Amino acid sequence: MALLCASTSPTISIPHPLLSPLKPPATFLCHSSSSKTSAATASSPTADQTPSSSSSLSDQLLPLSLTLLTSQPTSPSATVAPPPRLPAKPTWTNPSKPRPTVLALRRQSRRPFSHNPSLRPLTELSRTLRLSPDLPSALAAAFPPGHSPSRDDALLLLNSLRSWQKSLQFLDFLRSLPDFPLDTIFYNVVLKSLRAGHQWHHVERLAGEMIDASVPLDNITYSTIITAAKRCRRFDGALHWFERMYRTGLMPDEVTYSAVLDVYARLGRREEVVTLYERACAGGWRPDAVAFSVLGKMFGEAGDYDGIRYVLKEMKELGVKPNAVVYNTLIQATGKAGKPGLARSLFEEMVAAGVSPNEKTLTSLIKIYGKARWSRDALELWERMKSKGWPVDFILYNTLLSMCADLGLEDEAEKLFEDMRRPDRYARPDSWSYTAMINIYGSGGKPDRAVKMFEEMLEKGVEPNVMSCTCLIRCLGKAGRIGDAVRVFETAMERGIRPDDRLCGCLLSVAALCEEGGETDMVLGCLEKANDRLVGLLKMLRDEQVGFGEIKDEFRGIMNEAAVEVRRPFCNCLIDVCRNQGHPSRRANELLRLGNLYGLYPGLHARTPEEWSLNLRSLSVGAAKTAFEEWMRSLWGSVVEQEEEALPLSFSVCTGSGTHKFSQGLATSFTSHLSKLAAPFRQVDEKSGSFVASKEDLVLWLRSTFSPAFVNA
DNA sequence: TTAGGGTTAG
Repeated sequence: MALLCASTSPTISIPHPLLSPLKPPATFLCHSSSSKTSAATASSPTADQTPSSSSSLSDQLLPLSLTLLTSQPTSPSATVAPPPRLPAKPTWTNPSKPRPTVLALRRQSRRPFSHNPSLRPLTELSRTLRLSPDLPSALAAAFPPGHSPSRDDALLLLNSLRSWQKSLQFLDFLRSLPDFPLDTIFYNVVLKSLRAGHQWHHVERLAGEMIDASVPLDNITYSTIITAAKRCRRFDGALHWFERMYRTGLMPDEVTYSAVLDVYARLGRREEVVTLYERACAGGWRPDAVAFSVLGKMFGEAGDYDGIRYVLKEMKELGVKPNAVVYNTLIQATGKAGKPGLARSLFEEMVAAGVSPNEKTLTSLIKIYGKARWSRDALELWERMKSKGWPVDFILYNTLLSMCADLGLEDEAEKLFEDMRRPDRYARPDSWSYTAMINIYGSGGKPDRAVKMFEEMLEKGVEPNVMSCTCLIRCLGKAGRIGDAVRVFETAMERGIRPDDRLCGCLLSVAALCEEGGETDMVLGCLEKANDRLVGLLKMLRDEQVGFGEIKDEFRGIMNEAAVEVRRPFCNCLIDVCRNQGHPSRRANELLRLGNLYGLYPGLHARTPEEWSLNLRSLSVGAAKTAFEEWMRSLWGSVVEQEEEALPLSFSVCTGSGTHKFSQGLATSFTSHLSKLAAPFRQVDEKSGSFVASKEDLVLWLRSTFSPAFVNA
């Protein structure tokens, strides 16, 4: 995304109607140029239509956002969660002038579909053409010289081809006919077909041909091009064509406009979206459900709760009734913004308004309830779905199963899974369903059941994926069945499953659990096939002679290659392996230092005047012990250096209670570690996973535990 | 489906 953003912010120099108007209504910013604008033509913009300075679209829109759209100037370059300029309604400063607009208020009209009396033979021909392996020959046979198809017949046939290659061939055929009226509509149909085939290169080429042949591009052309670019993730291309539209003097209508709002939203350019939205509203546009869906999704992705409330308020004020898509988008958005309560009340509002929830609504809600650990709400919703006969599909079933896996709801998961296995169900268990079941048994310490699930999956011909193998390997590793875990890995390799970073992290964690010697070597043998660099780093860590600088370089290289979400688990597991496999004792500390250096453990330490605390919630057991030891060592340093006065009266450690029913519980391991050390931390009664010690007790303990020289060790 | 925009899973 970062790359995309960089490549889509080129300096754009366009005569944007907001700034250098091509049309009379947009004269408010360029008072002196109003007499020249009428001379502007669509195809040859003159020099004085170009903005005086080269700047990006966002820069060009900034003056507008400052003067018209908000009372609070915001930085145009803000890229991190800019607050939406919410209730600031556009104020029109000069009501005597017509409101400038950024979009045509009337949607482009379409020609009514003409009914063809000879539809039947045409239907047969369209089928023949659709199935023909050689379309040019089939067309030559169907339309010999002198028997060209009528315009409407050609359009109908073109529409029915369902293949972008054939659409292009059909277009070539029409071009070869003498005097065939090849107008914008034909190109639009082919563009749509290319879009379905994700053929961005051909889309741009064909649009270029339209320009060369002087076939006018209309709103439908532009919106098809822009959505094709989106589908191919060429957001730069989408913006390029949108800007070209203005350059040639064509005003977007609401369809093109909301397509572009979505482009800006997907680029995370929320400032532009809000500006463009408010700008169009000021010009008299009444946004519809699609526009609100785009805005709602964008605010949800940004976790912006105020933004979501703004969308709801705008819809209410403008009297736009949300449809199912808008509700779905907003429910999902509120979930992403961490507001499960609002998601639930939106859902109730939806049902009360008579809008039927569909599979997507229910999938989003179940996911939200699961994440919020609202098992009661989730199960009640499931009962309600069944009693109301709301639509269910396999994605919803799998989401329910995953929720059960996350919340440890084994019985409920088994019922759901049995339901899916019923022969009359179209929602048959797939690899996701089996993975969820393996996960449930794995977390519940039932490796035999998990293995049975895996075997059943293979028997039923359901191809395992990397996630199902990872879950089973983790489960077997935890149960100490290393040989079985290795066999599952080998099965995965034989079936052509490509190991990903999560599987590597899983193997690392299994390696940490192994007994030194043969078992570890077996697991590392697997890991070497998946990520030999990690195994290389482990060898370096084991070697006394390797210096910290070398470790640091290799660590950084590996983390840069790894997906962001696995970097901390990698570091945790590496520390565990070092502690459990007899590596030089300083290695765990070096790794923790590197993890801190590269920001893998944000918020590990916190200080208030009254209390210093250590937050171990995202650490593995080994990493937590290492972090605790380092902390104690640094506190001992303060004592030795006679800086005791600077210490607070209280110290706390937080491991988290592990809300997961089956979680191994860092709290448990850490409690026994503390008692082994005879450290004076005591569990706080009302808060499990929270430990405190007084300064007095801690200093006493430090003095009895460490020698004065230890701090320099 | 019938020339154009927005919504579901580790």
